[in-house]
Amino acid sequence: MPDSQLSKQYTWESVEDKWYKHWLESGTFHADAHSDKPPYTIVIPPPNVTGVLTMGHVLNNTIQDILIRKARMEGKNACWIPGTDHASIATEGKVTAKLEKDGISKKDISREEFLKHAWAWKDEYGGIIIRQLKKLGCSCDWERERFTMDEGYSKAVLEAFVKLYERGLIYRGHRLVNWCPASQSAISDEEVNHKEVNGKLWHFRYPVEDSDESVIVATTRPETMLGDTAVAVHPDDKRYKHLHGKSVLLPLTDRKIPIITDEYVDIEFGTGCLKVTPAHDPNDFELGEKHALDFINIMNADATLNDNVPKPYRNLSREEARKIVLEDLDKKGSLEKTEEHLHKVGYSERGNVPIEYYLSDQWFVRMKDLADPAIEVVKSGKIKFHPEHWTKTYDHWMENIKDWCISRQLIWGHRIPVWYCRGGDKDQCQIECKEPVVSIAKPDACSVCGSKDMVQDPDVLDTWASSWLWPFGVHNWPVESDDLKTFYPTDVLVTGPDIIFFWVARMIMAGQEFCGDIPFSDVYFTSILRDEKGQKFSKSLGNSPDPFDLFEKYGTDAVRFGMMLMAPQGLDVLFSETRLEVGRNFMNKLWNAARFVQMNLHETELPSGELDIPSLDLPERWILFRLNQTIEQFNRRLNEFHFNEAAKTLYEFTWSDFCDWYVEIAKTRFQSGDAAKADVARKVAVKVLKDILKMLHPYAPFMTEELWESFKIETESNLITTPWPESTSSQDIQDEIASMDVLKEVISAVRTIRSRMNVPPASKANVLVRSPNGSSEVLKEYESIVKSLAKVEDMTMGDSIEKPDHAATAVIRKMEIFVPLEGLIDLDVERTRLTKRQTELDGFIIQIQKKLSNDNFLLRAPEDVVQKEKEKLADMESELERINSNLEMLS
RNA sequence: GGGCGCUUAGCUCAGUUGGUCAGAGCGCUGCCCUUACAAGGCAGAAGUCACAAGUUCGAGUCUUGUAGCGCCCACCA
Repeated sequence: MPDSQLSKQYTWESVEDKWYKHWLESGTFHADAHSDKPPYTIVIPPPNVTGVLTMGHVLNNTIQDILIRKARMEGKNACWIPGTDHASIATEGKVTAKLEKDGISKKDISREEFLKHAWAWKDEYGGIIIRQLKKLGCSCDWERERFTMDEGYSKAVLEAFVKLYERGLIYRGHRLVNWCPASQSAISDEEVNHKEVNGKLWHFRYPVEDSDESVIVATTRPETMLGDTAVAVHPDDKRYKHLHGKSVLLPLTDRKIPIITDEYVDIEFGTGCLKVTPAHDPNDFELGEKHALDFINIMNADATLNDNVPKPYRNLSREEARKIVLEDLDKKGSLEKTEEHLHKVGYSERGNVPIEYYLSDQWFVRMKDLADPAIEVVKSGKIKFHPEHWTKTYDHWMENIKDWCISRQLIWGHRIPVWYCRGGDKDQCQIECKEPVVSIAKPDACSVCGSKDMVQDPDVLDTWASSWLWPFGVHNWPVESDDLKTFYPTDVLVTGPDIIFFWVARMIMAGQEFCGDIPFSDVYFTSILRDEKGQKFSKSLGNSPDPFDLFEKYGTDAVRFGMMLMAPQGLDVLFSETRLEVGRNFMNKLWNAARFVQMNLHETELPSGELDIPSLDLPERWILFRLNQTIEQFNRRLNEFHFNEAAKTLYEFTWSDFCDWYVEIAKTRFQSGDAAKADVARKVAVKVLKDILKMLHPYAPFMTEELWESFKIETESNLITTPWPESTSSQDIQDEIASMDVLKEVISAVRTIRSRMNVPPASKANVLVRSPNGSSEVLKEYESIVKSLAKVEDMTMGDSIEKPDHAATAVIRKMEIFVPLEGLIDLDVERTRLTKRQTELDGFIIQIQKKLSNDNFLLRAPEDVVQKEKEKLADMESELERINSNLEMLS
């Protein structure tokens, strides 16, 4: 029984924290690995430990919370595993920046010291986003919170490395990698963003040796010419046939480099003559390997030029070097011309500086063998993507997968479990001990020379080489445990399509490789959030609103519900704050509907007991039927991951059917003095309201739980663990729905006339209904409802009613509604109204007649479709007839 | 250069397997503080469903093409 009156407006400040605390303390978020209930598991996409909550997180985590709360109410063993990611390169960047602010350079401190600072940073900021997720209402199993550098998790990461190495899927290679000069580390292809840049194409003249001739090459990166080791032309290019086998003299250096031929060269582009810089360009690298060219690395790790270039250029930044190289070439007359040139430049995602292609020793994962089974499970539908079209993107990437560079020249992360011998006889070791030892623990001694001087590889692993194990790493795989058995595989992954390659694809590969099973069966890709101008929300643009400002302004439930309402499946969402008002207004609407119902309850008791539906009156049967329909549709849409449509279904039912119609009807019941009818209306209203609360709870957990408290009976638990509503197999009561529609249409028609004719709301009108052979049965039975909702004084019905002189008319089905208006009637308005409807009907009737006179339609369309058209035509013709006669009377 | 997606009311978008007069929210117009709610109620105006062809008895919905916009992938110096 409600022990306190609800306030006039929903105020969330006190409610949200109260319930979150209560849920937490009562252990409702915790899942037991030994439960009999079927498990339903989600692992959170672990936010960066340095992160703060963004609107993207709000969207993503609300969806997960909806899924997990629904599963919990459905009686499943719902387990949502939270945690954070160490985010190697991002965190290291932040820590480095902070140290620099404090006057400490990363270069000047030891690895151990840096790690100390990094952990301190993690301890200080690592909890922020977790607290924020709690504020959002996320019902995670916080007892299972994990961090990707936890002891057990780290072990899993290293185990995975060792296993892959033993299977021959990991190798060390001296290769050209994407190099971020800002963080001075290798990065993967996926961490490079290509931006279109207005650059220039410079043409240089390289003199041919022992000749007056010269060749002209074109480049967008003049400074790399210092590392050129060849010039390439197409073997069939007639212009250069006579130069095959000759050499050119590289300006600014004293080097002589060969002219080689390769079909890779595009005859059409530029001069058809290509400068080759094998150590600084991926294509040139391949040419270099193919033609056994020299690889001259001309850069330091920070992208300044090194000692492999002539003195004047050493230690210059690449930008300065470009300038000076161009000046010097120009002075020498080697700069032929300069053209404007639009091209793409790769930028480091984290460092936001142009990347270099840099020759270095790195660790790689051979991806092909891992990719094949992962392609298969998506193709076969064992893993389903929502929306489905992302499978194409996935396929394309997987089919063309390249080896994955997983080593990073960073400190914060999982250190690569590889050991090198540094002892013994130096020369012998160079030859004999080249094979490193791969092992989690430090080996006692070198197996070749016996030296105990073993050093660990200084690099750490790419963050994604840890997070790809997340669905089972959280259970300390490979340790066998009940948790791992119960909660792996998980059910659904909710994430953004931007990390489909980084994370989703790799988790699918890891799951199968290490656990022999897919990590999840459904992947829901969230929308990308944009502002009203269509720009992506981003920190650098500063266009992302602070979720907490919004929570405060609209209430967390309203933000959650509003977000879900505006986030269609698979499309970008244009976020606008005014749309959250819809959510807030809805919360308030429901709050007040509940308040109204509560106000009309008996003092001491909530209605209980089953409703005997067949014995109920039409409006009650109707709203319960609509409720059942709504439950059915709501569940179906949620099961299809159509969160916005489910929300809309519930919104419309609650606002339009329940509040606008049923609650208004219930008012007439309460005021009628008929205690039995009032009692039934109370029961029905409470039943409908409670089912609305159940369905809405996953979207708006706080307010629904608060309202539930007012309506739950003793045997019921808190809403969070109350059984989920299921639709009953709905009996066919279409006729009754139609009757209810007639009732509603008559009420609306009278209201329209009143409004159009400016009848003051306070004054009541009389209504006459001409209804041939008892077509107004429903009206008679529910006369009091019509009177009340349409503000009608007297209602006269019969088949021989005469139209009064000054009356406005409406036609509903076979009924003619007359509203006598004495002097109030405006003939022009009346004529316009009727004429408009007349024109509409004319159009429709012609269309239907056309259809019905089409023999093919009659022949081929299903019987019921034809029948429906015929009925439609008859109805419209009869309505038109009545409209026409009423129009005639006006003239 | 490939791939994917979008184009429905002034704005933002729904529209499930083709067949109940094309829907919602915001905005707009009129009336109303009718004791659940003015964050509200009632009523209203507003759309040749981008364009073209095709399949079909029937297309916003399926096929193809065209145009515009957006995203992803790709080594053209």
